[in-house]
Amino acid sequence: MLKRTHNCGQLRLKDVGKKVTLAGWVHSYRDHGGLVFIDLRDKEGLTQLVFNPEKQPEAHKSARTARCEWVIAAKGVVQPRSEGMANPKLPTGQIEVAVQQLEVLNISKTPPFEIGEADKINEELRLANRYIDLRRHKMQENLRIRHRVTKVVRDHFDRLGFLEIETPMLAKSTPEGARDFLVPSRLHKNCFYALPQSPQLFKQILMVSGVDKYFQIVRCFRDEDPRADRQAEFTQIDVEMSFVDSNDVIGVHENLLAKIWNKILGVDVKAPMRRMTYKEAMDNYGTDRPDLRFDMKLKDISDIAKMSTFEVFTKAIEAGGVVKGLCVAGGSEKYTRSDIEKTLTEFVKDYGAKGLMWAKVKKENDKFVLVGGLAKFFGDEQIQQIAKRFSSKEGDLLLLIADGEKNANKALAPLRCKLAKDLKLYDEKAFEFVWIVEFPLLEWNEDQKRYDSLHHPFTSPVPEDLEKLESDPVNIRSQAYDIVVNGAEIGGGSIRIHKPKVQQKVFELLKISRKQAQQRFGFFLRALEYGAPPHGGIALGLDRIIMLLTGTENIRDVIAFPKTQRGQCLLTDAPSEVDQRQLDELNLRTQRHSHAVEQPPEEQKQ
RNA sequence: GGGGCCGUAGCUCAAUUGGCUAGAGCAUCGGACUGUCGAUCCGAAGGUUGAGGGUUCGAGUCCCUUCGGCCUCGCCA
Repeated sequence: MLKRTHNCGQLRLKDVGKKVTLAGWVHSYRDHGGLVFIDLRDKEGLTQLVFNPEKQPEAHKSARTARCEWVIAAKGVVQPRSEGMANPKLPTGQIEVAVQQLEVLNISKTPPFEIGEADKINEELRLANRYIDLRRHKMQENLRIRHRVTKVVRDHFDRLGFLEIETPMLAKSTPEGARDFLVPSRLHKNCFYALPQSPQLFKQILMVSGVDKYFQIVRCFRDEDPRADRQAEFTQIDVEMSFVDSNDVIGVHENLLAKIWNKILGVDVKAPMRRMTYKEAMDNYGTDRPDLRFDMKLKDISDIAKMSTFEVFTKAIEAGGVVKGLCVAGGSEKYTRSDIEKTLTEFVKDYGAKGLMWAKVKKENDKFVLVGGLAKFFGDEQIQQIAKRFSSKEGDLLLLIADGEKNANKALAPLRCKLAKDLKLYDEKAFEFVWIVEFPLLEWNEDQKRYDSLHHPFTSPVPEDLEKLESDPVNIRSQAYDIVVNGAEIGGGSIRIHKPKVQQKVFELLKISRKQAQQRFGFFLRALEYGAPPHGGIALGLDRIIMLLTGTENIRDVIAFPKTQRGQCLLTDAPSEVDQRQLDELNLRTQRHSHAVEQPPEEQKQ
């Protein structure tokens, strides 16, 4: 076998005259009857091979039979391309290899789709033929970026004295949070492991164990429906540190993120990064993951709207709700009445809004007037106030929702992002990082008549708020922090509770009884009793970070072997049924089998 | 569990109100061609229109069922 001396992205004019061997896949071929050209591809690039029938009849003859995706090795001499024949699109475009010897290492069936144009190819086909899809330059680039990021991560933490420690994949099921993937135990009949949703308790126990600084690039599993940016199986950069406060954790990670953005994209991200309280984010953007590439803040105009004659507004406010909305700069020309009442209203209805009120802003004799649906319900004074609240200008469009504050935010936040996207209000290449801090510790769950953790049950309250554990739980602030980029949450963490008594109190508020707490987290609570140091950490979503760096909105593009929206791997056909023998060993019986057993035999059929 | 979009040749797409033998480009196969790089030129082959049922003289097109993909609400401590 010919052994390669160079790769296909390497050769330049300075290599002219060298005798080289290249190996790779036939990317394309151009057969002139006389001369034959082959663009040879490997992971580093493309190099043109040229076959001359007079000089090397043997190699030329063989080259004419080669087809796309055949695997070949070619030995020859690097020569400059003659005047005007250079290809400026290729880094290797100024040279070519005049082939003397060609070895076909393997032939290929005609590929199910063409490598060059796979951008347009049906994703189902790409997933079923992933090995072909991954040959595409873009996908190779994504894999490479992912590798480089994990390398930066490991170097960063190594330099700071962190240890990368593996935690179990076969773990204990905890009914909180997302649905678990279960793994039946063979040795313990009727018992199950769960695949980890995150190594949360293990990493905290590592702190109790004196590890001090831990990190892990770790697979996590949550059995919930996937989305464009979410897969049941995903990767976290998981970190925990002892003897730290929020600022320590934030500092280590904003430096890491700045380093990643710098090394991968050459983009300088300022550290320290901007911070914003949860309340500020909710008030101004309606979400705890605001996209700060554009402004268009939400405004609450309940105080003005309650003076209006519009019952939808006044009643909503009487019921404890708000009238909140946004002002679309120049929106009155961009959106027609039908756009607003159909497209935009439909849009917010998807998010549970009952309706969308609107008015176009005009100016007459130096005074603002409203045009459209809402105009008649407001007095002149109120209109001036509204315009002032939104800093409106002539030609703007006001969009308002009247509802409970939570519901209004739920619809307005995505509406704000949609409008900005439609109107191209931001630079697609910009990155706006922000830490969201001072989350509430708890959230009242009306259905269950109890509090829910906003982050997770091990999050520490801020020390000053500890006394509110009894008196005013809903106003306890937590020491949690999320890192948000362009409206995407790429990580979150907290300082943890390290005192068993505090932990017990929080469990009570969550209506987790002592007995339940013992059953689920007993091992962990016991660990806290043996000198747990103050500690905290974070988990960054690796997949989402790579999505931002590669500019894709599709998480499957940054995972080598992803699953579909129904959790299938189209390449391997997982999940699949298993042999009865395997089930027997696990002491399992599927419902279908049990139904089959219960069904009376034969006589039913006919 | 709900809503939306989609499925026609190997691939990307077309096919007027339901109306001729379902077309085109690329790929494939055969031929021509010594400087191409989306090579070019000539020719050929290639279809259970995702599957099943229905309406109709006639269905890629309309209706029902079903399978699959994507987006999304719920869900994701």
